[in-house]
Amino acid sequence: MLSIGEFSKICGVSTKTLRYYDEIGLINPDEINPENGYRYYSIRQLKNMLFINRLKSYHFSLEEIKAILELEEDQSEEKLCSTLNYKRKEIQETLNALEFILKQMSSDILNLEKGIPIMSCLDNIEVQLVETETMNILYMRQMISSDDYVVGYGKYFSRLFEKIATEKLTFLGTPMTIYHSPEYNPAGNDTEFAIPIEETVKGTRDLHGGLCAKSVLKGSYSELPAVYAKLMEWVENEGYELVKSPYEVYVTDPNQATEPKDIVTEVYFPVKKK
Amino acid sequence: MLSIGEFSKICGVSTKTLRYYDEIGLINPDEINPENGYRYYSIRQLKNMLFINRLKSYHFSLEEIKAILELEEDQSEEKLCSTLNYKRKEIQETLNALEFILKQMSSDILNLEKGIPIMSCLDNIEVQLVETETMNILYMRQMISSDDYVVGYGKYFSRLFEKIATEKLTFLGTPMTIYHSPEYNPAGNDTEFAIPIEETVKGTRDLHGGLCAKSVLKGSYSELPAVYAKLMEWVENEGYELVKSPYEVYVTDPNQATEPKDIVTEVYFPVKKK
DNA sequence: ATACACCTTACCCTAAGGGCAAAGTCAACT
DNA sequence: AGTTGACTTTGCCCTTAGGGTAAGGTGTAT
Repeated sequence: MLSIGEFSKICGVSTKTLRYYDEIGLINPDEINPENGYRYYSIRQLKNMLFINRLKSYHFSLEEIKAILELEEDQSEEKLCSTLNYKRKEIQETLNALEFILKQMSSDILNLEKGIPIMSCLDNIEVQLVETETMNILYMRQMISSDDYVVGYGKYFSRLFEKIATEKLTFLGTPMTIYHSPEYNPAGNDTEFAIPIEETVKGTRDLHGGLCAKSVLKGSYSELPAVYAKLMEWVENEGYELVKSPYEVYVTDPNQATEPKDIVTEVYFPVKKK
Repeated sequence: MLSIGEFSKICGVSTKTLRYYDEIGLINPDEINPENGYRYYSIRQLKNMLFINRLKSYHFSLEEIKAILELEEDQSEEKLCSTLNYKRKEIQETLNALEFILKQMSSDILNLEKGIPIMSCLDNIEVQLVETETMNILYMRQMISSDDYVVGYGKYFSRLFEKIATEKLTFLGTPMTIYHSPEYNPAGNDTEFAIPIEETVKGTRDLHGGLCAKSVLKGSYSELPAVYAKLMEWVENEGYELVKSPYEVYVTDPNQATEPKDIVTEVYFPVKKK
């Protein structure tokens, strides 16, 4: 049996951590002296602790690790395999995200060295005033979090397209989303997925036309906030005000685009003169 | 002026976050109605907020971002550039670390599919009982955290080598570290860097020989905990006990190794029969 | 017997907000 | 003018994975 200090030294885990793991039931010492409460770990538990550290290095949370340890025995292998595979996919995604931001950082640094400030990209966004016409749209309105946006895009638009197909409707434009939430909430925003169609059926409504400030984004959706900011700036500077929910029209299918540049998105801010 | 909800919607930042940023002074609303405390943000602040989000996406902490925003104006560009470069290096390192764990995960998954449990690598570690001889070592003893270990290795051993060179001493072996801490502490462990030399001068001492359990690791230092666990297991099973601080001998220079396999490390556990 | 190394629990702290509640305020609609 | 509902305010507790420190109990070597 090893005292907590000995066990700590061999495993490379602090005694504080070991006490915490005992508290949350991740790894309980094999023996506790009932008189003084001293913890004693068995040699067998060294392997266990190393396994926990391995899983921790794979970015599993302690809760996930506990779940893995508890499914031990009967079908543990299979379950562990699929869990590992899933986590590997997640890590691959964070890795891709890191590569993306590395590219963006490098581009920002290059610009800075040329004396171009980082947020100057805002100045290159063009805004125009347009008059839109009233459209009949087939819609679905949902609370959806920005994290699930990519999934939602696929899910809700494919449902709408399915309806169009089964009911033999005629679509008159590309998919769009209307943002109704009065403020941004990471947990979920009141989002309307819509496609303009010809027929007036159940599940359609009028999207009223009118004066709009409009901007066209050719690039990744991650640049949308900049477009929104630019539009808002324009609206204020020109003496207008936002009167209804802004909306985006997805002119191209992002799944078909090979380069970010090929993604075309129109952003509309319905406005009126102040 | 925009209310907090409007500002939130345009920027894609929750009102809760905006209030928090106000509290910590990261971005304060341009105007606060003194009667009711309502926050109002200017259009100008949109760009600011987007900049903050950009820096956040680069994994800067809010504290770091605040520092960046405060150095604004005079030499901001230069400072920002170097800060970004430093952060880029950090991100590159996390990316490399992720690639490493992806490889390890894949290997673990492959093994699992073959029915080989993940921690079975422990079983392949061999332990032998040896009798070491007393050595005269030139040493430096330091509290050093495991994070700084790579740096420490370079720093302290190069100091020892420097001393050997300037005082024209004769070294009799490769570098080694002796771990004196009774337990593992991430903040710092009592670590002795040493090199065996022939001459007895100031700064040398005897490392007493004796019975040792010994294991040789050919691979990355990240596998050391497994070696420690195996050694401990062996020591207990064979009826020995650890009587002094364990130590590692770095047979090869890790900077010269191209592959992890080329790194050879001997681990010694001084023991005696119970 | 004493010193000191080791162990225990208990309490507070971290970063970046999320969730919820109670209460105040604003704008729009009767 | 009054009411409703939408919007805002502050305040408090919660999250992960432990770190730091204190006060007090215990083990072992000298």
